[in-house]
Amino acid sequence: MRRLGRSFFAGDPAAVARALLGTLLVVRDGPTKRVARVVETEAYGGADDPASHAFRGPTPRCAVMFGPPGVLYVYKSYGVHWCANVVTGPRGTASAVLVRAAELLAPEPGHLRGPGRVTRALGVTGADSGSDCSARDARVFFARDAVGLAGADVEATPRVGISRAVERPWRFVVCAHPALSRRTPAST
DNA sequence: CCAAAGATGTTCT
DNA sequence: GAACATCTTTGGT
Repeated sequence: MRRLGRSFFAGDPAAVARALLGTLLVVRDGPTKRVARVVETEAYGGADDPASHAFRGPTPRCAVMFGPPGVLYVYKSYGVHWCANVVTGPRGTASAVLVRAAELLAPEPGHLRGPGRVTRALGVTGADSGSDCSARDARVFFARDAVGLAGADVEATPRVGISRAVERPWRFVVCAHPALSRRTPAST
């Protein structure tokens, strides 16, 4: 199992979102470790993406998105749910990848269907926003193992839960995975 | 099983 | 004051 370094996150958000599928999201919590395999992600841009928090420039909330890649951006959605992103692209440009769904491996198996459930099960909160996933002592980090996608297919679909730039295929899923937050409509 | 709507409070205009 | 990168419950089929 090898941890992902900063260079992994330096590309454009769609490429990173695609590459994150099958990786492990790990949270160290003292002696215990929580691990989940990422099965659904979404890419968000900056000034070019009307659906992004960063579309209208930096604000106190989304300023992290303009910083260096590999840093967590955690925000509260609808006043209730924490949503975990990792910043992508070079410093100065805004972009990030949202982890929408994952398969929980430890401390016990489960399906984390939706971004709010991912953060709740792993214990990620706003306190983690701004922390560097690629740092040696990171509490939250990504890692690669031998299983990865296990040969599964990947599909790009429109993003979920947004009202602008709806048509961009910037949501990436592991096909037919039971932990997906939504079923993909059959296209015949 | 699927669709609709309420809860909830932070963020930005 | 309106919008919101969501989740749960309720009610209908």
